[in-house]
Amino acid sequence: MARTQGSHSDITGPRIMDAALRLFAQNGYAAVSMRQIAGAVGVQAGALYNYIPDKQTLLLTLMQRHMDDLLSAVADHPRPEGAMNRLEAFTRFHIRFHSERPDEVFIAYMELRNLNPENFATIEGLRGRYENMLEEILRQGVEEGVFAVPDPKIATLAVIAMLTGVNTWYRSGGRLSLPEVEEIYWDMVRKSVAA
Amino acid sequence: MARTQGSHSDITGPRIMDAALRLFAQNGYAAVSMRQIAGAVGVQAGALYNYIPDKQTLLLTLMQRHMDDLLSAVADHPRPEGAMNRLEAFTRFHIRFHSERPDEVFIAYMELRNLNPENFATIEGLRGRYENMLEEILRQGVEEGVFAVPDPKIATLAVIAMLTGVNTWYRSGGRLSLPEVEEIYWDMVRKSVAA
DNA sequence: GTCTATAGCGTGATAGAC
DNA sequence: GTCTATCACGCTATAGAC
Repeated sequence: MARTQGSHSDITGPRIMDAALRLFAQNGYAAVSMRQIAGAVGVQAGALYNYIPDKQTLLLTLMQRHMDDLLSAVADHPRPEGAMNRLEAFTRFHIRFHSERPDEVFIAYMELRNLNPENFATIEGLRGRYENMLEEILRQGVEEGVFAVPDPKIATLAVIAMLTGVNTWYRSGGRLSLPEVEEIYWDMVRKSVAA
Repeated sequence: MARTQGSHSDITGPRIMDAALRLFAQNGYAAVSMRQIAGAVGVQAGALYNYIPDKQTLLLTLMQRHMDDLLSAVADHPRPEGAMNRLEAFTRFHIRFHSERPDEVFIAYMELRNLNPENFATIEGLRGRYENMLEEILRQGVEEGVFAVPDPKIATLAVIAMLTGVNTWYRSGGRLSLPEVEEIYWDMVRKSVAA
């Protein structure tokens, strides 16, 4: 341990991202110093700048990676027939995906204020694309006559807020298993938009 | 303008609280300096300490005041007969109360990390009392047979997450009026827990 | 009650040795 | 690629004049 010189370590880059992710989620972007991140990785603060241009870009990269992962995963997810089946697939996907990445989700919601305007617009654009997928499902269900929502845009935000709320209390190994959580929330989502 | 000496201003205390509230909500507790707060009030940073012992207590006071207001308001609210009517009253109350205080709500949710452990426990205790009111309504509805929720505790958190989500998009003067918003959300809440 | 000044420390980022 | 050292500045909080 306690290396003092030389490039004895590869994969420092990913370790920086991991440490920043964890520390930002725990203490908040503004409250975490570059020295803290460096300490968690086991290097001096100056060494971080071999991998990232600055702190702001580090935050943006973490958020962007999360949103890209989300959009890739939802695109890869099977897309069943019928709005009801699609809504169920979306609900279960959302809960599972988000419960597996509590730190990323926390940062993506809580640290938007700390993005500069350009970076904020980037992330909000990605989030909008995800929300539009649910909105499309709801509109399809209204057309099919299986859903009754007076305002699909608002219903989208309501459902996503409810589902993302799982992350505020769910802990792996707690009272409820993830399949049980999925079941409870799917029951509520289904009924909330039902015709 | 530009006073330089003397106690030419009363009500500096409340103005400090207002400025801190607005700045914390906009930029985050950790990102806001005492100098910024003082500047918004129109005094020097040192003068703040005539009114508050330190920055941490300032944050706690803002949160505590919000939670006390919330609990007082919900206690004063009419309590109709029957779980269905009580749930409707709670839903409309929650939306209205929270939409009127976007900054307080934002801080109360986002800045929990920046409370020290003792202060965190205080605020979480107050929040728990509020959540318990909704949980009681849901349990009553299950007994009455008007609601079907497999887990009242989780359903409570799901409903509150959905309702508090209004604050992320609702703006006074926007596309939807507050009564319209209430109507849309009450429709979804009612159905989500329906038997 | 507010001011100025400052103590004591931490910040993000950079330069140059190795 | 990491180190040490440092720049230039900002931070919270306090002391003492007025």
